Amino acid sequence: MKIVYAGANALSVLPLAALREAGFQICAVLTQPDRPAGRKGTLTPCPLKEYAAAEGLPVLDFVRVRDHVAELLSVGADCMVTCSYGQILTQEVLDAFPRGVFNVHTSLLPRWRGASPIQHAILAGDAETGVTVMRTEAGLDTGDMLLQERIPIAAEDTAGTLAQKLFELGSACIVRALRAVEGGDAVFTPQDGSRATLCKKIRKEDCSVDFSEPAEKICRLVRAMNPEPLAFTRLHGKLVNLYFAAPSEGSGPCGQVLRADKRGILVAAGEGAVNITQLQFEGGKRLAAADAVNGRKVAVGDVFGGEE
RNA sequence: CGCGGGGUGGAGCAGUUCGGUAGCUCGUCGGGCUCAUAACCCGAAGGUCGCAGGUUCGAAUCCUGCCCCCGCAA
Repeated sequence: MKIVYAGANALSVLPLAALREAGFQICAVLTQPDRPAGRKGTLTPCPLKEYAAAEGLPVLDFVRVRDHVAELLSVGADCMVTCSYGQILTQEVLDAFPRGVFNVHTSLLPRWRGASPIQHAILAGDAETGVTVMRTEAGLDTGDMLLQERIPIAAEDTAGTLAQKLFELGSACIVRALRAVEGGDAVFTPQDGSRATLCKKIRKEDCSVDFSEPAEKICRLVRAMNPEPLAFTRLHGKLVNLYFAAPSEGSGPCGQVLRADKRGILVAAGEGAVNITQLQFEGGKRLAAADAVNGRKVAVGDVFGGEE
């Protein structure tokens, strides 16, 4: 079975590599065009494109796939697999593949349809999440499901660690799913739309920490936004990104530092307290809490939050 | 030329405005106290102050050029 693989980010390389290893023929890699990145705005290819180029796979990087259906057809693929591709596929695009288009989605659909399922699973405090392989329809993650695998969300999981696990799981899933499709014994299960939840793309302003909220909730925000785009707050008018924080005991005015030593920076929350162990000040490097305390960037009595 | 912060012993920082002995909190090493300790006390080692040039009697500090790191925005 000849496949077009569509993706973009570093983790989307994993399922592609797994498919190749399993013997599937990849006749093209569809990905996003190079974008300006970094402070200098250097035009940068996405990780999947770099992988494809290094492996000698043909690359298609259309600004809008829907405008290039003819080129897709000319590839002569049987099906397409998408994984964090990032473009909405029109019916015309879907129809370009006789065996259909399949998507690897990192949630237990119909829960967390949309752009940021991993982050939302952590934010909501879900005990488990997983991977769903589904047939892609014109709707947003609404297609019939072919396969679903679940994994627990650990207390220390961040979006980063969880994404790694999910994409590894997804790699195994897509191989199994396509073998079933190939063998003609794939079973498709419709999603229960009434149980669907939707998540939008995360914006930086969604990551602002409100210390009047319970410590548990704040720590979920920190975990969900690590490694990107990072939960943040302010201290002495400066922006501070939070990398790691765990719920702890303690009480005091919301946002006030109750203790600051090598164990961490303990900040009072609405319920309980948040023990920050790794953070980064605007313009500075990522610091362990102990280092921030040594440099006297933070002291007991300081108040996080505040305005610019 | 998108906006901004920064580079000082192993770590995090102060010192730069206004040139004049390399400082703080840790860590490390040695010693002490203690039933014991991640706690406390005493002592020691450790720095081309990002790089290159310039000004000066004298530069971490002032001038010029360059390199590197980071936050925001894309």
